[in-house]
Amino acid sequence: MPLVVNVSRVDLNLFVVLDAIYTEGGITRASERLNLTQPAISHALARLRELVDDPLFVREGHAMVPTPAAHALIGPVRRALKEIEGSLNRLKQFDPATSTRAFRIGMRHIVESATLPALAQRLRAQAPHVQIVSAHHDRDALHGALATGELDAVIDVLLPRVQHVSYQLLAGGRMVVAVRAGHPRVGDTLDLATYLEVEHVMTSSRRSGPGLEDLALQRLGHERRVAVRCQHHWTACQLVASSDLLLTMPERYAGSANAALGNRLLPFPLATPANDLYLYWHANADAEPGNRWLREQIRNCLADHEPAESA
DNA sequence: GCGCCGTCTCGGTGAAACGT
DNA sequence: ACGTTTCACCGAGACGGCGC
Repeated sequence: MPLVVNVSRVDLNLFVVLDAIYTEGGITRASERLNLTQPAISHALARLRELVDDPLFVREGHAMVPTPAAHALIGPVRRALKEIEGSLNRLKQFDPATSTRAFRIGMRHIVESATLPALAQRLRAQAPHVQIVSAHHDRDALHGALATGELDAVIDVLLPRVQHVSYQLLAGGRMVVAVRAGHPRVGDTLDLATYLEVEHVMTSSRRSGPGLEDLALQRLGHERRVAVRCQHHWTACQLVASSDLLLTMPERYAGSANAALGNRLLPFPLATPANDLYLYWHANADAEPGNRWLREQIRNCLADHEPAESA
């Protein structure tokens, strides 16, 4: 036997044979159990013997009696076989009521704050034992994170097409402008001229570069003045409440924070740039029951919490 | 890169030999 | 008599070489 066994060179069926001989106490009965001929089991035992450099079973009358090496192997072998069998069964079926699986969902903080509370509540209601992990994801490493199982799904805006990554539109999105109560320049409506005259706060995880609303303005030859750039919408909403800055943000995230701060929400004064949300997952997980269930819950949750059409 | 072909390896079978 | 091991053979799949 080599000093170090390379498992890639080992026929794992041999351990099924080991278990069958150990259980049945004979090669003939093991062959019947595995629906193979008796010589096939005998050959498999010979290969096992060569692998572990031990007879494993010695004949005593009409019985095959396990050696100490077989006794030492059978426990780990049975545990491993049971683990593999369990994993294969889990791939074929997913039971929310009993599953203890951890679901890892990639989302930006803004998506998390608007989506996770309701989503977690929905998931926990149907699957009380699952663990939900929300994690920041690198958009450039989307495929790797989904392919390796680091993430089960990702919720984000429209991203460049990636091979082997499936995606689906979750919810359409409009933009609104948050403005403080009593703003000296902005009344009940907001026209484009006023929008361009007043200074803005914008949120972005990047240090520079335009937002969706800037791209929409640029297409019409306009440019707004961004006085403050910050990373979190909550911070920006607080800035709006304590200054004359305007904040343009997706409607789906705008409600609760601005309401709590007393800010008003007005329609964005242009044909709204798309702020649609998409669900991403690896194509290999298309038919995987647990992943399908998760995607269904995310879709239903986003559909239930879509902002109502404004007049 | 792809398909075809020959060769090799491995695990299966049936039959016979062997051991208890 | 019964069960295990060994032998000869077969088929499937892997692999390498070759031509296109």
